[in-house]
Amino acid sequence: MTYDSILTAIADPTRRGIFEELRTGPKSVAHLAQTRPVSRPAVSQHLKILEAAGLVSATPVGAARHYRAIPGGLAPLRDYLDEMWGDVLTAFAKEVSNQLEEDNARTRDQND
Amino acid sequence: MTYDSILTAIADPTRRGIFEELRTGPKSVAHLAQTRPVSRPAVSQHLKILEAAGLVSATPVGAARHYRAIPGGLAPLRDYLDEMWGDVLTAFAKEVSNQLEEDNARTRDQND
DNA sequence: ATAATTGGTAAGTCCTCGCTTACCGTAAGC
DNA sequence: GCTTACGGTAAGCGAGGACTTACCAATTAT
Repeated sequence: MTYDSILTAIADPTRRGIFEELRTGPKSVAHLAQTRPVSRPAVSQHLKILEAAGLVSATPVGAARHYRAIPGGLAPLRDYLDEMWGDVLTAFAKEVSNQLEEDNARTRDQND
Repeated sequence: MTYDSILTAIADPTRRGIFEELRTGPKSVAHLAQTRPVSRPAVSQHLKILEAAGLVSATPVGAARHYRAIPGGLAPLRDYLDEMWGDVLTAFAKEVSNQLEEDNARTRDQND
């Protein structure tokens, strides 16, 4: 839900790998564990965290569960990045204009 | 530089807090440590990681060093998120169209 | 009904990493 | 000169987290 749970969820390489593999379509837990150098319980634990972060969801298919990536699950993190990006840019712009003003004042004083 | 170094850099709450405080303008290490419940060396270590990730840069001002957020430092992570987002959406769309086709085939069979 | 497959949970281990204190170099001020 | 403030590095400690094996519930197949 919140952007920092998403952040910690995809910061781990194994977990990010699982999420990336889920990006192409639904996969079972067993399949995800086979293509990865970790045990099946480890994958299960990672999926639990990814699900809590709102990045994946599961649909029961018989005894199996198919996990899929949720479209727009990354939205909160994206919004956070955009906000940060904007703030940094405006602060930078203000700093530059202040610097120019300072330089102008200095050259004015020199000419006086 | 790479998106996963950025990811691990801002995944830590303390480090993200420092980066967020730097977003409004340059600050000294001492100032960053004062407004935070950690020691000055801890802040120094965090700044080193943030700098290695290309998120902040330092300019010497006498004995002090002023750290600032780099505009566009988040770009690699943003690009990665955009790519993931797109892939998830296209996979989802394809899945939906496949589902519709299947349903059509089923109702066709019923009517025959 | 029994056996086999799928997957989540529990308990425990190991190692990474965030923090501390201590120390050293460097620049400004008395 | 000497002292004081700023900041980076080293060494060591402790908590958290990513794994493992063992176990259990549920569904499918023989």
